Amino acid sequence: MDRIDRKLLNLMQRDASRTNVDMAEEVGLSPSSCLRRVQRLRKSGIIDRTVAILNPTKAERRIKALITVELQLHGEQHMRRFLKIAVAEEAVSQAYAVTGETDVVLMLRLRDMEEFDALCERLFRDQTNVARFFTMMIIRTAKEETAIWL
Amino acid sequence: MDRIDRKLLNLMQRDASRTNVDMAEEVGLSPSSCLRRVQRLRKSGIIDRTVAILNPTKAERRIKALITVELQLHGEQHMRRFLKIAVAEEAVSQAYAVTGETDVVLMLRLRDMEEFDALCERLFRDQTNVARFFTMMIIRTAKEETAIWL
DNA sequence: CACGCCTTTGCAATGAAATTGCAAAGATCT
DNA sequence: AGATCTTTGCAATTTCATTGCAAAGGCGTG
Repeated sequence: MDRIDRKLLNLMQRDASRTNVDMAEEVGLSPSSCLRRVQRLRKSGIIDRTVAILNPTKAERRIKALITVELQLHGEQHMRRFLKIAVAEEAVSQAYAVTGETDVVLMLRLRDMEEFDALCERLFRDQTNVARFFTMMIIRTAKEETAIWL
Repeated sequence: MDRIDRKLLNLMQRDASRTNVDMAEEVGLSPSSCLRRVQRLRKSGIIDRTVAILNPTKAERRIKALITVELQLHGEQHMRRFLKIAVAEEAVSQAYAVTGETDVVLMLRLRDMEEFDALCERLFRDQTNVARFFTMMIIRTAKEETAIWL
């Protein structure tokens, strides 16, 4: 993991659709050597995967919301049970167990408020062990970065 | 935007490293026809970009934290000023303006607590117009999904 | 229903890129 | 300095992306 590897990782985090030949030139290596580095980075697991990012405006699911959840019972098994339910929801794009007053934070991507209503119904019934939850509708997305710059 | 387009988008959101020939077979089209669809999806902007996702465990920046921020002054220009400062920080991976008690929510990716300390120093000085902020360290990431399934 | 118009498809040919063997160069450790 | 392991570049091969073109499909109109 040297300077060239980091350069490659940054390049690919910015744009993974570039050809190997193209990237090889940019980092100053021959295509074959460059390819072998990328393959090594993939196999080692540093590169987890490469994915297409859709423009959420042009897709459905324009509405984003954050929910903080306080559980009633705080044991590990209760936490796990709630997370399992939340994770299974397609509208839940991120789910975290956190420290503080709040126990769980969820990031939602919603088509409309009906979907939100239905989701709350499923997530926050009595059986789901939720004491309270607070919803924050996202007004503006100022930054949403998938990359970890090296 | 038909059934095949949606299929392609889902495929590419799962794994954008597959060859066109490979995907063409999966969706039941000839390579040329499949390629033209993908190109159209790119040009139309539905596919925003394709990126490599790193394994955060193997990268630096293992620590994640959420911060909710309450501003002192709530005008549009004050909001904009704070977001501009937050967005410029490399440790800030997501930044949102939200409804509710809280005004801004930030997602952080940190190397260590020194970086957190330094970041708070920069973000929450008097001049940044922050009334209060609450930090939630992320204990467990149960879900982190880049895709919007169609 | 027939016709014309526009879009999408598949085929085939071409050009570009990915992939691999191999020898040389470089790095590391003793 | 010598032995060993790794990385590199070159060249050959295979695979893939790309494009022209004609056929097929879809759609609205007369």
